[in-house]
Amino acid sequence: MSDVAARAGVSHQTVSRVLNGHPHVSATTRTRVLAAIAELGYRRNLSARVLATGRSNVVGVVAQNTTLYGPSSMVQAIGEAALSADLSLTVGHVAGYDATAASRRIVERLVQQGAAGLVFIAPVDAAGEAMRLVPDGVPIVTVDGLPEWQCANVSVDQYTGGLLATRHLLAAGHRTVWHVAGPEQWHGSRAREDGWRAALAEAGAIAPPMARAGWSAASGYQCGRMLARIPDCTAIFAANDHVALGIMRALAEQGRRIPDDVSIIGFDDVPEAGYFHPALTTIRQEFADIGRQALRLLLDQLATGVKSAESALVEPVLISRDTVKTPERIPA
Amino acid sequence: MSDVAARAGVSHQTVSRVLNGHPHVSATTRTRVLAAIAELGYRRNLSARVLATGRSNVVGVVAQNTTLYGPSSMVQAIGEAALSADLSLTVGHVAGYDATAASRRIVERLVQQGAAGLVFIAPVDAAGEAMRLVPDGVPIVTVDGLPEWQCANVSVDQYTGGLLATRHLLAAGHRTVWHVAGPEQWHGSRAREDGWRAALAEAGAIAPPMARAGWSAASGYQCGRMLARIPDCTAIFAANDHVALGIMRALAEQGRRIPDDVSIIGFDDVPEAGYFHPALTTIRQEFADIGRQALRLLLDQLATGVKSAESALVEPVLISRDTVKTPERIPA
DNA sequence: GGCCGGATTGTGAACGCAAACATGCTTGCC
DNA sequence: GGCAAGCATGTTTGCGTTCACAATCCGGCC
Repeated sequence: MSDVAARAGVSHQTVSRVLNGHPHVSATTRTRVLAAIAELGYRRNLSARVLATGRSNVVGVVAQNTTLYGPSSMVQAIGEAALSADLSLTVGHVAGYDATAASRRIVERLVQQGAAGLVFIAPVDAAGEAMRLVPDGVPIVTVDGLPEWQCANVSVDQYTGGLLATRHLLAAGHRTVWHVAGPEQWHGSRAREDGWRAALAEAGAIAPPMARAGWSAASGYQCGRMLARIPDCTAIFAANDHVALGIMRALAEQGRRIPDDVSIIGFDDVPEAGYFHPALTTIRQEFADIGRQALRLLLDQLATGVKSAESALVEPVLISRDTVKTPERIPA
Repeated sequence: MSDVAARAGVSHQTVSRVLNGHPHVSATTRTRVLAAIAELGYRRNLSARVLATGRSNVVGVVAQNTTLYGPSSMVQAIGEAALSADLSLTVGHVAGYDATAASRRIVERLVQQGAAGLVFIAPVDAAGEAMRLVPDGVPIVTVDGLPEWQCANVSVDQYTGGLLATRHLLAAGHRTVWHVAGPEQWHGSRAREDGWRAALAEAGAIAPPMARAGWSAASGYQCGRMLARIPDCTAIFAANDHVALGIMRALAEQGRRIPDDVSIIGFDDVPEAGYFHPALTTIRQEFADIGRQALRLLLDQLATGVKSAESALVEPVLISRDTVKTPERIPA
């Protein structure tokens, strides 16, 4: 920086002012400085800046398994939102939240690097523990966190999603709906299950036993092989689209036709869901919304300096395709 | 840090030594310092450290579309490899490499933050331009980059992948193989196409006209609707698994049975590919390998301080399932 | 004509850390 | 017994930036 200053014939402070867009710099000086910067190929040292100011406009994201469609979409959404808010993003990948040592390292890193705030993609219980490693001064927003964490949070309304899915199947004429849930450590799984139960209850339907899968097609297939042998099972609400795919395969192997014999509905609306065989009816989550909301909550905290626990809900929407019998529209 | 020093009754330098694991610190002093650190909840300021040392063990990753399975798996793989090499990772998400302003911002950020090295997930031509924004001193490794960039690179051997896929279909008795390629900006698309052509040539088969899709099931479906109407088309090599899914759907709608009427093979082996209907034969890429190799190349450069152009190839493997007729094993 | 205020620039210090050098102390060896 | 060699620790300096303050210059006003 002093090189630039010397070259432009000004003091280092003036260079700093130009760099930061301070008002009281004459036009001629500014152009001289900018020219010197260009000639020398100078780029300022962000570490020194952070050190001197004590703040940064870097947002840290802690994410667990970014190969899954949900988490990766969220990270992408947050990234895009951050870009338009002129914040930059650094993503820390945690192998699994249970591996506390690893997540501690990631969080420490992010904090030590001077992240202004953190977004936790925290869809599992263990994430609560990792969150506690964050020092008090740093604002946090969780995505898919729990209310009892007392933290600003944005979630998809998974409960309503479960409700929508189950009602849709009931409206198609099924007497009850079977549910293959996701891993119980995930908050979303539990909320969808609650929605499912609530929809059954309001229709006076009896809740059949619940199966539990991971998020993979493979685990869906395992569950599906059991369900396919149960003649009463004619309507299935699957944990997500890939689980639904696995179930569909198991049903097909058992000779049960979709949707004639069995109706099935997924969750997520992955891009390829409409091309499954048959095309999967599912519940879509609006990930772009999540990104925007999460960043808005974070910026609020940064601006006010107050740690809020405000939360936002993103509404899922039903995407009706071909895996549910008699696609009568459910009343809005 | 001086607080800790005062508390432990030593100088700040001794605290620094403990923190960095320097040899000449007595055991008693060390424990006293560590106790003081714990009591005060002290965490060192990484910016100051980077400023003072001039180096950091942070590697930056520049990635484009991390919602796609390929890129997201690579980032994950690199992340895991970095964790075990005790490096930390910050991922910069570029919306698209063409948006030069955006990618310039990301790269600048990463460099200014003091990244010791950069990994470019650079599967498209436009990435070459973004790479040129990186100052000379910073080592780079590309993933799926081009040889003419003169840069250390690790790629999946897409050419061999195309070769394997096409040979497999020919070995199943098909007279020729049709190819639905990915976007032409992607290097992988072109390499797979080359492999396809080479395999056809070595078998004396005539190359039919080539269709071009994106990476999505939707675009595969569009291509599939045309291919399904061509009676001669009995074997298809698809750009990736999702494209294959779209094609399969179009074929099914047209009443063409898989694999009886048409054989099809995908690329990637996404986790759910085995649960498509029917289960998809495909070419798997070993992403974990990519992560390890990329990091090894980067560490080499960091250690030697020399910008190398060494490159590594990761071999794909054929995963045989149910979408190719007469699953005779091809000779190894 | 002198004084005030705003615009523009410069000066010194501080941010938190590690590196280089300096110091006192212990050990081992002839 | 004395000297060299190492160990354990302290002191000083500088990394590149911003901040608080000071300084200069200019025009306008009483």
